[in-house]
Amino acid sequence: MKRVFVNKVSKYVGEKVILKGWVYNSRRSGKIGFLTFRDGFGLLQCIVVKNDVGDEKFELFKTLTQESSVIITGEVVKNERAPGGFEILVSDVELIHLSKDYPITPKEHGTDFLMNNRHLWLRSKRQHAILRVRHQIVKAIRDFFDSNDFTLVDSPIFTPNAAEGTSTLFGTDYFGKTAYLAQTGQLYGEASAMAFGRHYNFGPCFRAEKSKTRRHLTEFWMVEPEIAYCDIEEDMQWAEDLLVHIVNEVLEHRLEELKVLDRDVDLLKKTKGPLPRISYTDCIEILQKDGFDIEWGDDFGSPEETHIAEKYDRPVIVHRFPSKIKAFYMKRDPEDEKVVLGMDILAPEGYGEIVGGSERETDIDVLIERIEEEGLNQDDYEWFLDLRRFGSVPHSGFGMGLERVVAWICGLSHIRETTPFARTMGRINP
RNA sequence: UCCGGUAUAGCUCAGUUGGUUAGAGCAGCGGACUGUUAAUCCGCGUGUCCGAGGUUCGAGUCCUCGUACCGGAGCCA
Repeated sequence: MKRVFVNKVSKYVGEKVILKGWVYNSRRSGKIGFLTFRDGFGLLQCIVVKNDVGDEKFELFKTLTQESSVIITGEVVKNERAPGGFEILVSDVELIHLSKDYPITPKEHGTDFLMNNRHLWLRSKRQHAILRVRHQIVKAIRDFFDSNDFTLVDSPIFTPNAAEGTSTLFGTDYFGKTAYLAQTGQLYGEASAMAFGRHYNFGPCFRAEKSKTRRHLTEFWMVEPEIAYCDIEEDMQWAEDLLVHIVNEVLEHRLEELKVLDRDVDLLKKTKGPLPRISYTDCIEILQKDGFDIEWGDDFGSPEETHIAEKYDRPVIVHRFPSKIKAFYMKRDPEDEKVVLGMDILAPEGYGEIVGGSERETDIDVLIERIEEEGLNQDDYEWFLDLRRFGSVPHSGFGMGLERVVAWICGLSHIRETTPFARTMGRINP
């Protein structure tokens, strides 16, 4: 007899198989029982008939509780009445472990309670679907860069200095010195791009911002490509191609999961290139015309960002921001010194900024000046300045926040469900 | 950090103008039922009313402080 996984049972119709997993739910109607079985690959209805399994096994079945672990033996049959179209006619049930008082019942729960039980919540259908979409997105990202000859070069997590100011960094004791957890791999990415031409890094980032919103985590994953001999226009194109590829891959492989999440797939299907591009200056005009109290030079707040994004049915690229509101390493536009060659991509439906990128400043004097302006210590950036001393070339890159992309694609109301164990301002457990 | 809200059974919540004995559904346990989809039906139990102080003859209810959580803002991916 063969041990099979739930997602493959359709290949074994008429055969007797073994399934190893857990009880998702069980119901009884006299001498026939319905056990919804889960093995991590999917859910499957198992039929336990008293006359088939015998009195002893039927009594055992009656004692099974939610999330007890079981090994089921039975015949795979096709049946329209079963969710998914297939079910198991059980001939034997073996109890591995009896679960007592599983806290998450098949009824409503509050988010705080569920987050306290996150280690168990992961087993539920909805969380399972979200994390499978996340997995698909990660795979799509890696495949995209791999097929375009990018080399994965990891950036360090312990860093001695800040990339963009120190207020948002977590400090740790590093043998008597202060080390910070990386908030971005950006600066190291530039070194890698000069070594490998096309590079990306993909790992966790840490921000100590006291942000308590549905869009913020203190620990999140960011993918950051950096490309040598690349200007801002090409940079936008790379970001667009990556986004479109991610959406296509999820639509191709995870429709079932999107259905579980009740996601409006038609909205996602609109994410096709070319994505609209609009300058910061044009955004300000639109915002002023629509009654927002905003002046050229101000950064967008959340309402402004949402207003711009709502003008489009797909992600929109906003470019050329005032240099004052952007990071020191962004290159100034030679055609207009007041703005930098930076870009953000705003997701539709109010999901906010999912990508931020730029062409990088190559002029070492401008960089030194900007480092001073930001109040940063030049000594910490000498290695970074070396990249402008030895074979400096025009280069660009961007960062894409994985969790925000997952939230948008899944249509979630809060980012905390996009990651297995969310770290937010108020939570570090479980 | 600022603004607003909430805190009552294992879970989700109700609880009137302050009134004497604290309520429901679900989960759990027992029973009925051979096609259930969060099954249904019958029976059974459960409380530091978030904490401390105050007002009052009397506080789950009103006041003060604290704590936790939720929503929003700022900041950002």
